[in-house]
Amino acid sequence: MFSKTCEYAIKAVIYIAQKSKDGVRVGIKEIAKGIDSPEHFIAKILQDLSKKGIVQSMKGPNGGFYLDAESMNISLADIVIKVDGDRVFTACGLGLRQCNAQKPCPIHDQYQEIRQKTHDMLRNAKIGEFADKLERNTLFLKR
Amino acid sequence: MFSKTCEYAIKAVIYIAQKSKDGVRVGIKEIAKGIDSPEHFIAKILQDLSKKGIVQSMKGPNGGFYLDAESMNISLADIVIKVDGDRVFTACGLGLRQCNAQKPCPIHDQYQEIRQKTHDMLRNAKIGEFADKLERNTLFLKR
DNA sequence: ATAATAAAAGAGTATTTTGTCTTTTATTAT
DNA sequence: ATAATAAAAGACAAAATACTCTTTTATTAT
Repeated sequence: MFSKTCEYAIKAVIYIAQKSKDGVRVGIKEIAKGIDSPEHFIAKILQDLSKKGIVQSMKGPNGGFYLDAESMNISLADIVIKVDGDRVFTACGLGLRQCNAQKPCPIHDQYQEIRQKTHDMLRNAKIGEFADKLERNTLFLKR
Repeated sequence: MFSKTCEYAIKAVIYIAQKSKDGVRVGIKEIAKGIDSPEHFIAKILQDLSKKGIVQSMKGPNGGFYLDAESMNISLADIVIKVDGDRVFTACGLGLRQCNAQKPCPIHDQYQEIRQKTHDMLRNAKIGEFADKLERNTLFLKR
């Protein structure tokens, strides 16, 4: 479904969101442990997300990653698009470059529905809502 | 969604199915052209599908790939499982090894539904039905 | 000012997936 | 029997993805 990069990205942003609600910035090492990802790899990913404005960061002591009010309202769809592009929401299930109602691939209609559902799910999933659930231990980011 | 290998596999089997209904065996070159895939790559894939009983083949002049009556009734789900495994139907959307109602990832519930829909779609999609549609030009395997 | 901290940047390695090329084996028609 | 045909097999190459390591830069507390 998603690339590993994107999986880590989603988990990291949710993890950071929870910490941000507590008002603290969080370092790479803690994030890596918190979401069970390779440390240097998630560092690279977060650098990228930071450039793209999905997360915020600050260097130096007491520095680390955090989310501002605006970032708290982004959806998982926003993250997916920044990392993997819109492929998941638009691409043909069998890899045809042109696949539409006029020239459909064998699974065109049904897969379109699945893509739609996927898109809806990710658009409606806002980062903020997960932070609470994570704190309450009703959702998990590793294992 | 699927690996390239799996995309080619699905397309090739449908292509062969259509030819088999016409009672002819079909060679690698024609298949590669018919589904717009690298010739040697689809050859490998079909060797594998042949071993696994999804397609049948015969060497020599007038040889080529074909589907027997039994193979005509397999579903796309059967092909996907033989090629990509059951990952698409079972794996966690965020790559957690253990993800269930007790310890759910952030998108557990919604993604489970999507997986279910995907599984249903592929289980109900029998090879035979596509052969007709392909002949009638109401579905396409390339471009 | 200086040392400590932590992200940013850059270069590199490993693994997996995708695709290519060559040789061998089986089958058929002559 | 022989030549032609076509899949099977094996080794290889390229590209993409996943991951690692080292150096630099910005910030803060002392």
